[in-house]
Amino acid sequence: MDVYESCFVISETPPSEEEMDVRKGPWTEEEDFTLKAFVNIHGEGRWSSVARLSGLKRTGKSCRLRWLNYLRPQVRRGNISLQEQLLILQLHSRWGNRWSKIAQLLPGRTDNEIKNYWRTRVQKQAKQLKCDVNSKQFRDAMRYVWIPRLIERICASSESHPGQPSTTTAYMDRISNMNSDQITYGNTSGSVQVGPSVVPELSGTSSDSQDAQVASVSDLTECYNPRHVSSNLISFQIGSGLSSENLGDTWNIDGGDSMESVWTEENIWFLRQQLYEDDLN
DNA sequence: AACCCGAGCAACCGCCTCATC
DNA sequence: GGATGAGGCGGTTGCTCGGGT
Repeated sequence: MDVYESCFVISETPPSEEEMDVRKGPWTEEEDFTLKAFVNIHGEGRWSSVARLSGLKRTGKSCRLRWLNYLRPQVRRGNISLQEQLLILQLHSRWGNRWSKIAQLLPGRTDNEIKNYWRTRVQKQAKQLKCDVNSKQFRDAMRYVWIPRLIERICASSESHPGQPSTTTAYMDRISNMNSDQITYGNTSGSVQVGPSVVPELSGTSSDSQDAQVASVSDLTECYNPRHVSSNLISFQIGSGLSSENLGDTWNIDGGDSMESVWTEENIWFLRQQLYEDDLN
């Protein structure tokens, strides 16, 4: 018995995972309650011990996963906001499928959730564009169409709250600064920076600005609107072989509920630190 | 009403790394 | 230095649910 286990009063040696019939599949409310209560009392520790000592017929891994992805109080549930989508796209273009690393910069989001988002939403876009998600064509489409479009919508969203001091605006300022020294899009040889400076003109009365506040993330209903096409996009379309017709039909951007409060100075600073450290490595 | 299909998501699996013995 | 176990991570699977026919 190790130190962690010795903290508990145990009348007899608990069965190992092999000895008990291990449960699999969806967790019941009762199991959730048991695990939550156990972790709340004893804290996160040795998951294999948690599994044994809590009486749950689950593996340590299963307990850990359930706690981290679902029961943890910090877990945010619900739609992925525009800001989060933008960050996921940016960080994925930088780090690839490093889901846990990306998740560290999205407060309350789990690597599993981000991975699912990528697989269901982003890969769907690639499929609709009939290109591989790892292809240059798709990466370019992401950099020159999707990300600028997201930025546009985030800006539109913050402009629709003129009276409110928006942390989104602050975030976009920071991203703008970051673009100059940290985040670039494109090949290493000829990178293209994408930030508010290349965001297409906003149509103040556009329904977009309304949508951006409340749109649900679950559907990809809002089609790309050609009247917002930026010069970058035009040159991209000419160069990439993707027709505007093609893009106009398929390039959609989710809405999402607001998470502006997440973009605290602290988080933005942390993000910059992470990106800076990553550059050094 | 029944069936089919795809999207979304929770959970599992297998591999890797790291710590401990 | 090798063996072993635990934790972490990314890939994959399979279930549920809603929409379409």
